[in-house]
Amino acid sequence: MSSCETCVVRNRAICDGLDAREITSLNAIGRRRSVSAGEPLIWEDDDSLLVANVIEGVLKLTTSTEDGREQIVGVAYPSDFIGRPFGQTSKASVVALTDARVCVFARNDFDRFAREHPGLEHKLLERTLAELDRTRAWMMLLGRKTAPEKIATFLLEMSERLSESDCTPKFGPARRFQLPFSRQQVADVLGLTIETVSRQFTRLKNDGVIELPSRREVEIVDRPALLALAG
Amino acid sequence: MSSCETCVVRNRAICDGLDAREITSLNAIGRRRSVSAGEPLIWEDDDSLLVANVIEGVLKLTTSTEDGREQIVGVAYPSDFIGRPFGQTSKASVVALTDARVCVFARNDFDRFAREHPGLEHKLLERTLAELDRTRAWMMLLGRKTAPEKIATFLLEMSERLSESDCTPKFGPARRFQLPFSRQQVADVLGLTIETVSRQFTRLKNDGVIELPSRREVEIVDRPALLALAG
DNA sequence: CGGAGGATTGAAGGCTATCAAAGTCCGTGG
DNA sequence: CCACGGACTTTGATAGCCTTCAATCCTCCG
Repeated sequence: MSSCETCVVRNRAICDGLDAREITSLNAIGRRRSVSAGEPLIWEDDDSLLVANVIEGVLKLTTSTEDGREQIVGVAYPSDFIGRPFGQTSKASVVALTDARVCVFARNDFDRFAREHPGLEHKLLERTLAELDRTRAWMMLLGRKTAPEKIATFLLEMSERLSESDCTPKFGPARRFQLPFSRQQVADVLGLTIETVSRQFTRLKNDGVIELPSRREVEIVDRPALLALAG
Repeated sequence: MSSCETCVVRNRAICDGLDAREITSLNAIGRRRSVSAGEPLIWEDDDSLLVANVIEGVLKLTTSTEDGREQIVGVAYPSDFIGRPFGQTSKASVVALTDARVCVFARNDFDRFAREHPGLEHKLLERTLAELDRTRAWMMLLGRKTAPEKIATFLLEMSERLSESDCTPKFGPARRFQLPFSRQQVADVLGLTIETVSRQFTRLKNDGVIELPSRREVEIVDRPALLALAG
């Protein structure tokens, strides 16, 4: 039931490449867990005793200042790896944005297993390097882009990530999709305020670049225009 | 001469843990290279056919928009690893901030060597995870902190990183240090303009929090005040 | 129908960018 | 030794983008 063999992310997550016997022993130390939208998986500053693979759903990774300002520093989609193996504890909270299912491991168990399975460590390394690239691209956005550019870049990235994460064969970026973020959360991703996000959305709508069928839905009407705006 | 045995970062870089025979074969595929201040090591959008270990000096990792805005997305100190192994090419330029010495590898050679040496891949993984943590903390700074907070955070980070990178036994953060950045480069790290950086520096000086003996030197007079300002 | 949370819209203000000019440092050459 | 030139930095004035504060409006559910 909760076995890796039936796992939908089996050949996309870091478990890809493990043989049957290895999968069995990995299965032994992990367990499935459901997280409902809004529910935390890991608290900031807790000892991060968990690591996990995302099976289904979207989760946010956030850091906060003492006075309550929040910044979303990462978003985890199906097959993504969550948590901080190997000794250090990272100062980030993980909260589900949608109902989600994850495959969790005690960090110690995972560390030990990983060290014994270089193939898995290699997958994790590739994934971490890719995440670092994405994060650095996001630094450029946060440090140097204007609000309209941020919003355009965000919408384009969403349309790509969300079409990857469902299992349909890739038809390229999605034209229409459901945002896993509230307006406030979009603001927390982009380093803006909720009001600015809202204004930019309506401006794009009025300019005929996007449609907003409902609060959480976006349809990209004029992709070239978005690309031009993205800077 | 150019051998790993005499390398000053030998037991801090990812090569740590390799035995004599492994070091010999790693030595065979790498070579030392000097880079003078201002000289590029890797260009944005080139195929990044190199990876490298920093032996001495400080280098910046940057991305730019088409219209010339620049953001520094990472800073590499001695023993840090530079470049993007495993297939992908990352869109970042690497330029030396000070005269530097690095140990470079053709990416293909390095990839092959790494896959055959899980211990080295593990070191690289730990390093990459740590860098991702640091980068995420920096996203918070870029997205949510004010100019005074950015400057204070920056100075504190500098005083820590620069005291680590020299080989003196750790006496904690440096009270006085030499900035490897020009004012413009500080601005590119923090997502500010050069004028704002300059104004914040003089404000801190006038408030008695720091001294500025010369353009590139900083002395932290009132560390608690800086910590309070860092947010 | 009515309430609550989220989203939108509006008005005003502040922080940082932009534009512009003066000042400083440092190497070069007279 | 000093004058000169150029790059970098500092300082000042102004403008503009985004935030802040506030009110209204949806939309979903009880």
